[in-house]
Amino acid sequence: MMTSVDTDLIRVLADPLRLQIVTLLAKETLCTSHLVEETGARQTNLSNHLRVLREAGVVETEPCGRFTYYKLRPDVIAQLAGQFTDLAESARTAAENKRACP
Amino acid sequence: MMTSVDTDLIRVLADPLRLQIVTLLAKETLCTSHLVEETGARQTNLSNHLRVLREAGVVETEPCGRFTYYKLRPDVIAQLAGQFTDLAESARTAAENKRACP
DNA sequence: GGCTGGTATCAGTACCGGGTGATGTGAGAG
DNA sequence: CTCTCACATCACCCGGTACTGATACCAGCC
Repeated sequence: MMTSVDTDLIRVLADPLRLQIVTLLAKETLCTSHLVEETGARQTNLSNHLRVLREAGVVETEPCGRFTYYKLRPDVIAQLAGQFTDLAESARTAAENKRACP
Repeated sequence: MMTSVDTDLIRVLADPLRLQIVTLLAKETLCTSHLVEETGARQTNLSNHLRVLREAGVVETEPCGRFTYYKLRPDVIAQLAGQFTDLAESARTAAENKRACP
């Protein structure tokens, strides 16, 4: 059982705006201008966050003329979910393992 | 289907040291001095992080004389895992929902 | 060709949050 | 009671990072 969670991936998702982007992309594939009007954030700000998500492998881009569509990669999220599931399972079984006071 | 992930909870877990603490507590219940020697961090630093984890409801304390045992709450982690599972599932089914270019 | 609109990159700033040292508190041991 | 130890709290510094404005890039339209 691997009870190690990818720290970098969580840190990428720990930002409110990035998590909002991910949540929106989980419902449909969108391009930057859509995300601008959905989130209300500036275009530059969004582009920076999208770069972080892209470099972390959370999203992938698909150019469409002048537009750039962003799509969420479900397997990355699923892998993270699995890591947390393992962690919860480990915690549940090892709840009574109490190391003696030194 | 609720595809909203608790931002505050992720931000709590997004710190490397806190995630290390959680991973250690997933294997056995420990007190602060154990965590000090396991992580190599200062006691003050650990105490600060443990406070954050406590206030977020991730861990619960159990006083034992002069010692304080920290136990991980599996349901909180499991709930987070479920949220990510839902998110991944939503992304998988809605992969082809592409909003038209404006 | 020039122009416009969509997006990415760069440099600067401001702020949040993690690390640390000093100090407080409370329970046992003597 | 006093002293020690385990732990918590407070105040402070400092570095990373999110946000911004200016600018560069690229594709399509005229």
